Amino acid sequence: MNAAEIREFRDACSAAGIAVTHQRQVVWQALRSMHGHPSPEEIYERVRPRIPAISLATVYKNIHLFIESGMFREVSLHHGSMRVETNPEPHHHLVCRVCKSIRDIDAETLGVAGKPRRLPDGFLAERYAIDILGLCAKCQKSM
Amino acid sequence: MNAAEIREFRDACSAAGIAVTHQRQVVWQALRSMHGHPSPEEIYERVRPRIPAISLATVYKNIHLFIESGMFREVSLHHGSMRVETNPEPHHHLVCRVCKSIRDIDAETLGVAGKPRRLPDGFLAERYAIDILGLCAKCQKSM
DNA sequence: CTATTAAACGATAATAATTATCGTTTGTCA
DNA sequence: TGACAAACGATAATTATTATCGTTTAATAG
Repeated sequence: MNAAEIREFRDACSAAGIAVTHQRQVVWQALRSMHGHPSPEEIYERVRPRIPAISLATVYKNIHLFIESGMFREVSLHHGSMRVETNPEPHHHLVCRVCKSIRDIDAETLGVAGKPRRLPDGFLAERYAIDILGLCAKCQKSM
Repeated sequence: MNAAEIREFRDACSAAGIAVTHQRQVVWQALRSMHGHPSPEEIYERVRPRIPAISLATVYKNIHLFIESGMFREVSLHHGSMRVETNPEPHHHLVCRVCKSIRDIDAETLGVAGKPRRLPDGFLAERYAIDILGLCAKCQKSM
């Protein structure tokens, strides 16, 4: 890791109000060097060669801190447990990042239908699922 | 449940090639009567007053069958485990419904940016997360 | 209408992912 | 440099889900 990256990491930690530790830095760097959408286990395996004694729990704790402080994002805000869609109408979701509530918004109201011009790698699109991430009215008030 | 609903359920079962059982019918009806995005536990609690001896495993099995056969949908196709986004560029996802792979597609290429005109209930939108659901090239070939 | 058979069921064990606990170690800041 | 909160590692606990297996039931051929 070069000096600029170290500085960036330290700045991000102080902005987030968290300590600069060796483990945290190595997890952060691992994420920086990875592509795609790694799971905590995969990140753990990536970090272990550098810190063989690190605990998986530490990896989880740091990932959560990174996400809370906006240094990284989660792929899905609602991956905790299976949910079944009961609304048969075409619609999308308003997802509150604080209380995790999900409200339906019908596709018409949203007005962002437009089909993509073309999809790379021969991907065959069947439908869109749009999550609008933000704050619900209640969580805006309590801030 | 009225006659038309029963007929619809039986037709859906025969189209899916699954048996019409009492438990299955009650789970289906429960889903029909619920709003929002219930979890398997919530569906189970809804069904229990009608079939006190039903097993949670039966509820899970039937939900899966309903989803496989297209009678209902899941809210999120990738809720299995946490994934961290490593791509810092604005982008969306091509999600294959068969192999569950996730490919990034940058927002520009997709070309469906358009902000919504207005959001109901005072929801404050911060960003969009768009999943394009369909079949990747590999899974198209193997069908 | 009944016998056959595969599918479905209920109970529950097993697994996977994640979180909590707790004693020890380490940054941070006065 | 010392005090103290934060972070760490080990691991127990929890939660969500899936697998197993013996029993029951629906589908259907006769």
